[in-house]
Amino acid sequence: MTDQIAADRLPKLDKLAEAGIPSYPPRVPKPVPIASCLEGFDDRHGEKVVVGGRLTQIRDFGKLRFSHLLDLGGSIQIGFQRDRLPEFWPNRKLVEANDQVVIRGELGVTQKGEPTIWADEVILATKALRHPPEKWAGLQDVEARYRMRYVDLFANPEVRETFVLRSRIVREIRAYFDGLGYLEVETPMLHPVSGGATARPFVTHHNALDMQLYLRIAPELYLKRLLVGGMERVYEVSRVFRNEGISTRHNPEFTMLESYEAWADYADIMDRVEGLFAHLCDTVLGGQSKVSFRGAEYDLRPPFERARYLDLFAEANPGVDWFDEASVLARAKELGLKTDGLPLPKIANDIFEETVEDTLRGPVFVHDYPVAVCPLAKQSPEDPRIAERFELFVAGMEMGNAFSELNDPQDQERRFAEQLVHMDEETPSEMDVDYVSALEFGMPPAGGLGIGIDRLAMLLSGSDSIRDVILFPLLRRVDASAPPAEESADAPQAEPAP
RNA sequence: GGGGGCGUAGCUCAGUCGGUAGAGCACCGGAUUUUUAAUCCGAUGGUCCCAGGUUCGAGUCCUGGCGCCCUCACCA
Repeated sequence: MTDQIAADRLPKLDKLAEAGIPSYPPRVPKPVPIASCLEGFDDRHGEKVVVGGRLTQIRDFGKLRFSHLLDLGGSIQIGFQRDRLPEFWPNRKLVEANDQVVIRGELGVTQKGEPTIWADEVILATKALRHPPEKWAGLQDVEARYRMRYVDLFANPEVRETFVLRSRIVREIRAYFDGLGYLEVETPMLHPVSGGATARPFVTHHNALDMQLYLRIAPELYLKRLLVGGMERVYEVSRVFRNEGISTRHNPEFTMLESYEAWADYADIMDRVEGLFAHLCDTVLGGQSKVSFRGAEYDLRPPFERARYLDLFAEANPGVDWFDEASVLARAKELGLKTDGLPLPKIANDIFEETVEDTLRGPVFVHDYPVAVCPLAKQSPEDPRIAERFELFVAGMEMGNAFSELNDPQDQERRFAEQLVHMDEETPSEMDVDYVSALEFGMPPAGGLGIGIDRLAMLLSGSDSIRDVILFPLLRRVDASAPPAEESADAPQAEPAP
């Protein structure tokens, strides 16, 4: 890991000062993107341009020097000639690989036809005190890549591309929902009552109000309050926090899209999801629809396959009745699943996850879940055991979750109470009575949706790990000055009050 | 939290049976007006993750710790 300034670079600062060249000038001429210089290059020889970026790969030939200049959108060869740069030439070695420079020059080609900017003026924009990573292999060390993402980004072009892609995904998600008349809103991240999902929350404390607060595990209950308030179509691109394990698919903070639409049901939301994926194919993927992920190819162009939860369950577990205790317990034992103290629906759903989820290549909508595993979804009018809920699976990963939103306040209160009976560290510790009150004012029938943006970005960029689509994934701190984990006066991690 | 793997120069990596710490790139000096992983000559560069232990001798073996990766569990 690079944790020392390259000793040979410090003396350069003095030499630059002696030469009257500022190492960190407050302003430099504004460059144009390198990509724009390369457009129609053949007809533009002799044109003067100003480009800027990081200098790489210097190649010296006595009175001639070549290098490349890298900016976000591209790179181009820079040619330095002694005769064109009489003032700069004696100081040329003070400007090195990794420095940020601005080049004023003329478009042209070399003898071998390489597009080149022949420099007329070289302006040091920022002196770099550290060496660049190895020019051929780049930065490979996984830990260093995550801890020093800023190096990873300029050293590894595919990393830049992935994060540009992620940005486009988020932009196009916004464009899609904006186009449907949705309002983008912001709801609290600090929740007095943790809810909207089953997950362990991060606990914190507000001093002035002397109040325990939770970082949100989902924005759901606030967004639905907005439906009560008459905001008929809302969405939020929301960072959520779950105090749980870290893996290639999990980061303690991650980004979810949640959307809610009045006068819609879960079937309408399926259309929305398909519409969204079609939009992403058209825009982000440039009309393509096939992505390759973890060694397999997936076609993201709708329509998507549909399968009923209980049909998939029956197929994978012949003779097992999801709703029958003896049958479920026997099957769970057979699969070696934990059953002690767990409510029956939880066990049955574990069987589903164990036997079905990994096999779902998709994209596929799994729909009509047993109501017992959907505390916020509306019951089916045809079958009271079933909730109007679906999840979207691709490559065995849950990508989205949606339902016809439960808006019966008394039913909601019963479901919350039911959850509290089987309380564990992941279920909400108390009932969100304010949410139930909100429903008592009347929430229009609505369909809601949650989509994991990080996993979507993994799929669209072909990234195996969630850390490859999160700029700064959570890592343990390594500095010696770290405070002990146990002591943190301002943030007691006590159990939630009853 | 369990299991497996890894940690050596700024970067990418070798290091055999326990016997003087290595290469390429980068960097520094020199040559070079057409390279683009430039080339050639020369030089510099080490807390072998940390702390103990075994040993005449440890990068190598043992114990403990730290960090990261994979995997299982939990979860989205």
